[in-house]
Amino acid sequence: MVNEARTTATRPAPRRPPRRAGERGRSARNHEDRWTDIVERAGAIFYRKGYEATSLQDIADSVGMLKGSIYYYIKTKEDLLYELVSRAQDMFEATLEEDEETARSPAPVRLRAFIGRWMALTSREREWGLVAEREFMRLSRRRLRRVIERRDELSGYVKDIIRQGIDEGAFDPTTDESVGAAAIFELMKTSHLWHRPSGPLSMAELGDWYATFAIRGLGGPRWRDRDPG
Amino acid sequence: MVNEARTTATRPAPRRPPRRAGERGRSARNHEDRWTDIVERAGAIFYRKGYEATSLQDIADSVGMLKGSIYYYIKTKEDLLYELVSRAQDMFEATLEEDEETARSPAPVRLRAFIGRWMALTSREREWGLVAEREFMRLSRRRLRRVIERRDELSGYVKDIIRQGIDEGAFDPTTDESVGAAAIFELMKTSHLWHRPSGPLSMAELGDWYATFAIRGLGGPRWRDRDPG
Amino acid sequence: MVNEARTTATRPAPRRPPRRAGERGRSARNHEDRWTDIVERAGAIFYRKGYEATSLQDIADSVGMLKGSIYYYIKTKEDLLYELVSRAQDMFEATLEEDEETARSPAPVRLRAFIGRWMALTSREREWGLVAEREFMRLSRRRLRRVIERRDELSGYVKDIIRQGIDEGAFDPTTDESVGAAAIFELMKTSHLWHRPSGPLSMAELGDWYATFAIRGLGGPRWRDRDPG
Amino acid sequence: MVNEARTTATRPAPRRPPRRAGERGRSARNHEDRWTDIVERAGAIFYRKGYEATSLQDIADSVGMLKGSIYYYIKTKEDLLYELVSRAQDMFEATLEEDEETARSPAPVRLRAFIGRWMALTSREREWGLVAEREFMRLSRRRLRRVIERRDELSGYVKDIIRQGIDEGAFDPTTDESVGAAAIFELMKTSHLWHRPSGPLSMAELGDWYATFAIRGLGGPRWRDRDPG
DNA sequence: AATGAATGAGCATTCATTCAT
DNA sequence: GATGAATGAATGCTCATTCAT
Repeated sequence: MVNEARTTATRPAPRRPPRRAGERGRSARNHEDRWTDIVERAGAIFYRKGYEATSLQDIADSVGMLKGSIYYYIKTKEDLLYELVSRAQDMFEATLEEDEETARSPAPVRLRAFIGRWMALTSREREWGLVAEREFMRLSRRRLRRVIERRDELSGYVKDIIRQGIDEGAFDPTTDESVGAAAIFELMKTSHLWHRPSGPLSMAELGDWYATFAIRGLGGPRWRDRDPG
Repeated sequence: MVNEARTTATRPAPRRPPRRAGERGRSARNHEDRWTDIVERAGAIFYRKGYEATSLQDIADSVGMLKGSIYYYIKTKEDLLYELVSRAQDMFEATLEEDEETARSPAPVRLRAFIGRWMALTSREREWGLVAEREFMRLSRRRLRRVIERRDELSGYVKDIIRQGIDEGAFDPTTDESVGAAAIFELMKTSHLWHRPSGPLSMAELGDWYATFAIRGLGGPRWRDRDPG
Repeated sequence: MVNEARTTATRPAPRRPPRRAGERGRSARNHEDRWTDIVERAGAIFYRKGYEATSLQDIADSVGMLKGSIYYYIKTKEDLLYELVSRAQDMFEATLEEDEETARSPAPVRLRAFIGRWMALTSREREWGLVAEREFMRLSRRRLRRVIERRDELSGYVKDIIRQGIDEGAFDPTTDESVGAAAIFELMKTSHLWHRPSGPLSMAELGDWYATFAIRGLGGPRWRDRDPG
Repeated sequence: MVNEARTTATRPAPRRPPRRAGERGRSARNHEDRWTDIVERAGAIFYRKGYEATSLQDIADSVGMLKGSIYYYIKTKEDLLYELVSRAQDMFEATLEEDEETARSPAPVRLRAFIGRWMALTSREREWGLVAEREFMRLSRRRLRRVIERRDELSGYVKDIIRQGIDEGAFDPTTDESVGAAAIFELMKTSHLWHRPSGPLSMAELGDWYATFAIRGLGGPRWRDRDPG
């Protein structure tokens, strides 16, 4: 497992209430729920219109709140984006967790399993991922740095698998793992932009196809036999 | 070549001065040049800051003009995006042109050649492509439709190659050409976001790697031999 | 003493809980203390940032309370300013009280003594005075009237001394008492804005200098060649 | 003379027009006039309501412009305050200029002349001075520094006169020039707050009284005769 | 062709105030 | 007494767009 408790971005706790432990009953939940509601609705609108083109009015309308009221939960609009990106990253990181058997398997198996887990994320979750991907550069320096670190962790996981595959003789040893990992993420990240559930392939099938494509593409299982030109 | 008449978007002809006959020549060139300058600079800024986050002031500053003056060349800000997207598509379409020998080659060869031609586009041109990709939804319905048509043409070209490959027995016959084409475009489109000329691979080498990856991934040339992963 | 009944502004009694008889004592003290704390902290911030630029959030933060909770003590933000101004005026009025011997002394002596008492007010108290001076115009008509009345009383005291001095032949008889009084207050009011305890003069010394300056300036003790008291 | 060409704050020239010399006919004048109009009206409102309490809407209404239009002339609201303060300082500095005869005169004469010149500033100009005095702390660090430098120059001029007076034996040698200068400025700065043209003294007469008060107060002309209390 | 000035709608953000608990 | 959540009006500021010159 890669990341355990870095959970969602430090939710901008409503200004200073020194809440004593045990006291967090009903209203704490309410607060949390409201906050989550706001973030999710913001995410949906960011996905549709883009971060810059989305106004706090849009979000407030969607939540059923007044524009100004949202500032009880945030300090700036950017907070919404950051929270969203963080939540997306939390979920992506959850896909890094593999059961013991898989962890002991050869690289192609692990890769296929990983792609499967990723593609199993709900469409909503993958929307957030796309927002994160498209807009994360709008974040402030400090936050940007943190976000990039976590992205690196993610791609690090795939790089590790590729390296393992090379060591096992399953993948083309001339492969640059960074490039390979980038390629695999590109495949997965945008698919739901054009994927239609009514189309010929389900998400799971698509994931399977990606896995096959990537595993073959990396030269496995038998890149050695012949020249692939 | 694929598309000639549809070239660059109907540039909104400068509005006020009803040009008298014979007056062309020099100043027409100037106009055209200025317009191209504006579009290219807009493109560079859109790439950096995003379409919505870019103000006409930014662009005017970059061109060395006053904000209001730009309206001699456009009717709305969207015109700039449309022009940019159109020019990007013109260039992408240029990559569809293959010499006669290649045209007669087997699918893997044609695919590799195509990827090579695409990756040979300058970094600046690929920047525009990314802007187009990220922002084209901001266009008006009518224009959006036209842009999407052209995108489909592009992916149609790759689908054709994949179909040919399947027919020739070079690619896995279970491949869905749409998915395959989408995968290939995804690979190519974002690479310059992380590619560093100072890194281990040149763009050409990266293109070559992509070609190998995609050709292998599609099951060719030897998908038949054995079971993949 | 000059004013007793008019003391601190009619503090807007806490609104909701209709206090039951007998319940006073402890909690009444607490209330009063809290209220004083709030006013003093508000004063400190008003001094630093100005009345308009200070938010109730600032004050609440400083008191360690939630913004909304302050409304248990006030009805509007203006209440804070009024209370502060009133307290400042209470303290200034306290400087009008002279012991019997001084009261029987010639004008220059009384004036020097008064300036001495004023300058002996703590720096914090003089801060409030400055806030009062700078911001009292923000008060509502009714309150403004009351505040101005009390100011007039203060300057009335100094005018009386000047008049006495003229009658005694100690001050220049062409002096307009209003102008003279205004001049003396101007001197005293702003001094702590630039006065540094680490500087060459203590507040007491500065007060002494002011007294000499004013007494001489008013033509005494020797505008006619005589010794000043 | 003290300061020759540091004139009004660098007027935020409307964005980038690279105006060629000689070209500044009609519209340059218009621009300048408009800008001056805005600044003066802003000043009048700042005087009445205070800087923080004044909204750009207030100013725009007074000028007869839309709120947003004012931003053609400024970048932030603070620009208005800075310009105003700078113009006030320009005018104050103009009072430092004395004719040759006065320059050669003894300190009391020079001081009286200076106070006279200062008090001769129009009421409007002295309003600005008060705004400057009350609000200059709201300026940004950089600007604040510049403003304070210029204030120091001003008080430096009076300090010099006091020092001269001490050397000439006209003023009490125990006087701290800083304190003396501060006292004199305090006197002059606030007088128009309570001065009524309909009252017993004209501004010129008031100035004369101040001069007498200050000169006597500083121990001149004959502080030496005897001990001043 | 380009400028300079203005417009007006919209935006993120702040803040005094309210009120049910 | 105090909290936590919300309100709604206002604020400073931005920006695409217009237009007379």
